[in-house]
Amino acid sequence: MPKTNLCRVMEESVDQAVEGNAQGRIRKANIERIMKAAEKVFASSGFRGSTTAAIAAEANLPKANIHYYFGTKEKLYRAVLDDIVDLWLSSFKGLGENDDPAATLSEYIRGKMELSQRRPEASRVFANEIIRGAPRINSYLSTELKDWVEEKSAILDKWIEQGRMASVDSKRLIFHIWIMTQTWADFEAQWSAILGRKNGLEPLDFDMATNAIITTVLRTCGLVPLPPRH
Amino acid sequence: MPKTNLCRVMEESVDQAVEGNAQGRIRKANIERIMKAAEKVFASSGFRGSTTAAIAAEANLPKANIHYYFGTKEKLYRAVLDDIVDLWLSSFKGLGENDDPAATLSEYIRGKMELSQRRPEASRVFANEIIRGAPRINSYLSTELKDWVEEKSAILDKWIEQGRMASVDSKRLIFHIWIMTQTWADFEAQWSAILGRKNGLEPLDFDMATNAIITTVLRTCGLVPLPPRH
DNA sequence: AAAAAACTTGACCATTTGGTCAGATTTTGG
DNA sequence: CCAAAATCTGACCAAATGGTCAAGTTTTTT
Repeated sequence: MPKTNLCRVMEESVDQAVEGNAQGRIRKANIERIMKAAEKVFASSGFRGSTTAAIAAEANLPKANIHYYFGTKEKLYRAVLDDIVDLWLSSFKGLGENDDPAATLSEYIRGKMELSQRRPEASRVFANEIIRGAPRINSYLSTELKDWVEEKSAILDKWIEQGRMASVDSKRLIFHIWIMTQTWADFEAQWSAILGRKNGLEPLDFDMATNAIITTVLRTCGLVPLPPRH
Repeated sequence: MPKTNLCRVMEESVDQAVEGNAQGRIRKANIERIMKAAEKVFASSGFRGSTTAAIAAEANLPKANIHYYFGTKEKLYRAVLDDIVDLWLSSFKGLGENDDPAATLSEYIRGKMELSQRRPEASRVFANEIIRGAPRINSYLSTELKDWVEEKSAILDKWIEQGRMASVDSKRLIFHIWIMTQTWADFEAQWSAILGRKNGLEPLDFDMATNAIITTVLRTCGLVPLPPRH
């Protein structure tokens, strides 16, 4: 009864975060394996450029097996996207709980950079979807993510109001923090070519980028003394 | 003699900037028309996702006509990419001629933002290529662009040395200026969804972004007084 | 105006690729 | 241990797509 199975996969991917559903061992392991392979392939070839055959090869499984678990390439792609959206949302929780502006912002930037370093493929799949016009995640962008931004920019605005940081355009600041951090995953090819890293960016590169971004943001917010000159 | 024609197209696309080569009127007009259509389609569907049929439809020409002028989809794509690289390089000239750090940086940012606003599709095609790992433009990145960055970051470093601006990581600053400006083209779908712009970003949005970026960069470089607080 | 060159295009083809399926094998529940 | 459920997979198929071509039409050249 393949159809039934299919549906189950989809439903579970939705409330996957809820808990270890009553998936069989084999099912669970294979789904994870396939999604991992798919994320990699989608990141490097885009949706249309990725073939189910290539995903199957990456996962070391016959192609029919991919279709057994996910039905269509589109459904597999959406499952991968959903997974990434969850990851994003969880990384968003952070900002604003700590009450110290400088520490809060620094910590948030560090968290985002760690994500870029740890899951660059996820970032690229997401970036690709947005460049294409975000046809599949528009509702997520204009509801959850929009709300999150409004909530967090309100916190920044409050801090500004209270004179605890300099006046800034809080929403654009958030946007710019996002892309400065994500670009180190998305555009790694460009930065490593320019920096002459023949084997991709090194951990040190991520550290330097993190420091540069924190410096930029804290100075923008007037949270560090006027930068010294020679 | 289609083959011969093909070669000619390719050569001319290379030294296209040189001048109005001895192309026939019809040829010139059609090539321009096809490339314009192709840029749009490639931007919204990526290389693999774009079909020559879709490009033909966008250009209002029969598909065979596209192949008559460009031979293969790959060659058409490279022609479009080359064009974009030229555009990029020309936008790079600017930085550093003016001798005032604040004015120079502001002007550079304004120029980049204008490009994002005027040619968003070009930016997206380029971004897409880089996310995919830049297979076709690696040599450009690691030669011309690398040299440009080294030259310009040296200017910034000199200014820092002379105490004319605060100490910053000059290369990362350049990288971050690039992405902050380009993201307003590349990720337009995301920003407009979050900002609740149902019909895409408006001119005012670009102005606000420009100001936000200039503020960030000048504060980072200590080129404006310590930002005031309430 | 006639020949040559350039351009146009409908019809066609080979390959790629997403997806199906039926029969075989393995795992699981009782 | 056995039947039912789940999993596996090679072989296949239909549709989409990049690319070709030959027979025309238009433009340019002389």
